[in-house]
Amino acid sequence: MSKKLEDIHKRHAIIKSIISSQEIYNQTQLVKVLKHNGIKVTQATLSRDLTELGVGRVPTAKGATYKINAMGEEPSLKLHVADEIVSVISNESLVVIKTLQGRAQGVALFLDKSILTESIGTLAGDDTVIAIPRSTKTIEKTINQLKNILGIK
Amino acid sequence: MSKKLEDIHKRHAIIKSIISSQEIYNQTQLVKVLKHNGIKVTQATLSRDLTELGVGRVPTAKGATYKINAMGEEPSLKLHVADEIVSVISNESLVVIKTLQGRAQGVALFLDKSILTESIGTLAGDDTVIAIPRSTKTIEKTINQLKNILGIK
DNA sequence: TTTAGCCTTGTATAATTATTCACAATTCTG
DNA sequence: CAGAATTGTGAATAATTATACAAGGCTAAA
Repeated sequence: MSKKLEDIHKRHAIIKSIISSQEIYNQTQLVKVLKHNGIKVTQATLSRDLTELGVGRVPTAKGATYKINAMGEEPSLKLHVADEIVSVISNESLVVIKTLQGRAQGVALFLDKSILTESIGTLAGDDTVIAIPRSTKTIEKTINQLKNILGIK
Repeated sequence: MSKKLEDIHKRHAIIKSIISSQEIYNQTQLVKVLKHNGIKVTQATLSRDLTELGVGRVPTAKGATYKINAMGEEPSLKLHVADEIVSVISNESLVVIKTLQGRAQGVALFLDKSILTESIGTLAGDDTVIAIPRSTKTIEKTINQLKNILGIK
């Protein structure tokens, strides 16, 4: 019943996106959200996935929610988001990132919080993220940061 | 059976001290450690304490452990637009306004219609508003208008 | 002091998460 | 390619955490 490695990566990437873009209160809920995204797994598998991904559960006023480990170490975490990025293009003042359908919000949130140090903000639609560099002079660095997580030279 | 506020503070302080100085894997273990410190409580109380303290549970190689300050907190919802604005940053050509999650649309609408006279338009995502100045020369004025509603000098 | 309204807590239990077991798909080895 | 080892998974269940409820204790008001 073993799945391809690629499939697991994809599922992990989507789990991370979902968790960083919306409030997930328990694994049963996550099972349903994943089903909406065309991924069918059970709670047991998610328990294992979340452990592997280092995703923690943090109490809030509305109930405990899952959070991607900010102080965590995982550098491979980047790869999961990378799976959702389709292309990166830029002009003199902006960087445009194309993502899988419906995953722009999640990608933007992740990039915003962890990767794009030279960006003052991102704006996400459905499959497009616009990243705004701190200055037109730092566009190059922003692009490099993106290429870095994409594993592109 | 109500305890003095002081006692609860003390217990909370000790809990924080314990979980930041050693690895605690579950609440039953914490019950025992606290008993060693002269504090007798049940697992149920610890569950409530940990929620109040915002202590998260994060998976590691050796098993899930409790972490203080594991990840970001939620900002409390407030009424006024100014309170929904988190930050204002700009570069040579745009002004980026960070808002509370999900409040960008509302903030943008308000700013657009009432404050930003030197902006030719705004674009809002989930927690980010981009304001486009009439000219690069009027960015300063736009920023000042924003600072004004924020009460910043 | 008496009463009323909160708090805080423990017990019992519900809800949620982690794990054990069995099994099938994949990968490895020869 | 055959057989063995490995891996990912679901079902069932164990382990852990959260909560409903009841019981006391504290404070304030009369």
